[in-house]
Amino acid sequence: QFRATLRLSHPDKVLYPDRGLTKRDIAEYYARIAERMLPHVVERPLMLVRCPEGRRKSCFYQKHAQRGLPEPIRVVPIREEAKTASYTYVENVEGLLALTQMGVLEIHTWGARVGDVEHPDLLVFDLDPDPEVPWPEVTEGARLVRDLFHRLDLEAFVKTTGGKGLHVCVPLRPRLGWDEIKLFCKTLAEGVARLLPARYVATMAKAKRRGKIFVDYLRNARGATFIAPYSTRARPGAPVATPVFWEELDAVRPDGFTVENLPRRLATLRADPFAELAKLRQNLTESRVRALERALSSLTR
DNA sequence: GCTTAAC
DNA sequence: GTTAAGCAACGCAAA
DNA sequence: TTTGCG
Ligand SMILES: [Mn+2]
Ligand SMILES: [Mn+2]
Repeated sequence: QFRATLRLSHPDKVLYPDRGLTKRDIAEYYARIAERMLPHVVERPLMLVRCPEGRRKSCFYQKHAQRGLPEPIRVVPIREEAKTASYTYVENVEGLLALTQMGVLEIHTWGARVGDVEHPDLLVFDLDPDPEVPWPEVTEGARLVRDLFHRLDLEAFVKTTGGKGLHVCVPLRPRLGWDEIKLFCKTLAEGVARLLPARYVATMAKAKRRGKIFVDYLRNARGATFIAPYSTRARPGAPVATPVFWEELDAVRPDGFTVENLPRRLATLRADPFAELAKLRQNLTESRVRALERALSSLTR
């Protein structure tokens, strides 16, 4: 089924007790979806959620490389506030399988590639609904963000997170730096919140979020990460983050696609919802940045 | 799951 | 030899 | 400066 180069220890260890899914099952899942997943993951610095004893036991976050990682997990030095640290990244299916061997159940990525870490090539607007927000309001929020990008002549894409929300994703040529990108995203998120303050908030503080959707623009800050398309989640039911077509958004649930049912979806789906995301070469030009202000004020009034 | 420090 | 701890002491914004 | 957050 997959490459013989991987040595998978304890293949029968159960990582998702509620579904009876084993380490081998997860490896087979990644081998199956690798071709779809890799374009969005390769060469991006990673942040990993590891659960070597299964998702119900103690899991931990890991953003720095450790000694003695399998060779398919590459290492790149990246400057931090206080020091320079080693970050991991992968470039092929062997890398995904090596992550599985290390007990990784969630793969989060930077919005930039290792060859140019100072210039993001992917924006993500993370819509985080408070538990009592009805799902149709979340999908409506995603379409509102897409509409704003359409007004700038930019294409946007959407994926489920495997949790409770959605990610609206916008590929860009890596031109602007993190400070400019973050300011743009903050402007957009705060604009949405000002447009419909009863429904959206742009501030992280939990208390301000009750009954609303947090438009989390801070995924677009240097060093921040977001769940990768097709990554498994360390949650009940083994959900996976899944790209969807805008047309099917109302028919899906944020945690509806799983390790067990995603291969069936892949086999029956006519096309790849993220095919264009990987190909498009869009620029966030100065005129588009200015156009955002105009689009927001025209909607507000 | 693997490294490193401590018994 | 065996056991135990660390692995988001990162970066940001709000209070 | 501390705390909360992802
Ligand atoms: Mn989210
Ligand atoms: Mn979030």
